[in-house]
Amino acid sequence: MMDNQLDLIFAALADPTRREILAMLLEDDMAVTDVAAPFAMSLAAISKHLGILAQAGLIARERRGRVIWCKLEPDSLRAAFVWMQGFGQITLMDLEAFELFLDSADPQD
Amino acid sequence: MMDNQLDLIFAALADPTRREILAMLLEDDMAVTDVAAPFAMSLAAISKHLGILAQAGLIARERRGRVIWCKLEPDSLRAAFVWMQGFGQITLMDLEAFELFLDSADPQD
DNA sequence: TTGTTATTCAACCAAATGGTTGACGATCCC
DNA sequence: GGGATCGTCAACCATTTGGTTGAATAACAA
Repeated sequence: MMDNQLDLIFAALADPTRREILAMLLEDDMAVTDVAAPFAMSLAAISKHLGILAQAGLIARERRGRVIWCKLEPDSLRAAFVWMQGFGQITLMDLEAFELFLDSADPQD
Repeated sequence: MMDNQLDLIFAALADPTRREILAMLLEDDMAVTDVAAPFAMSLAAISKHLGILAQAGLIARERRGRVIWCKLEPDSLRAAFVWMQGFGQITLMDLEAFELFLDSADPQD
């Protein structure tokens, strides 16, 4: 996949589980076990997802004692964000799009 | 992959060939054959890429005679764009990010 | 009609992805 | 030390992805 940063970022964002993890981390930093809790899949699977997010630079992980804390690293989203801005026709804060977003990306709560 | 629109859009954007196609179409509408020309891969492969972009709603294809014209459909990027805006820390037009973008996504010209 | 150009379809292939389970390494607590 | 907890690693599996080639379809041109 040529593995430039943009590839990694978009690929990471293409999975709904990973987007939901990002949304959770947006609220607060979390331990891996707590990230995994709401998902119907193994801890190992979540650990892999976190690895993919980390490699894309979207999150950082830091061990503190037994617990590994995950936190959002939103700077890395900028590259992708700016790439999209190239498509000039996009008007920011388009309300229609925002509704589409709420509709389709709606997290569990 | 659960196939909601956001999945399709981000997955479509995760491939450098497809991003380059989008960048080309940003300049002007193009026939499939002309889209394929600069790439070192078969026409069939490009046709598949165009199919993926179309399914994500990022482009539209319209047959006119023998030729199928591809054109950008930038509205569909909005959903993804807005999703990213959720990560509030992102400041628009961050120059550092823009340079990163130029660096890593640099199209042919 | 016959041929040429434009594009897709179908079958195939290797590699990547997203999941599983079970073993392992670290850390804390007693 | 011994045991529980936190997280990753390794091996495996099914499915998807990104490419190939060759045949099929569609539209024009002679």
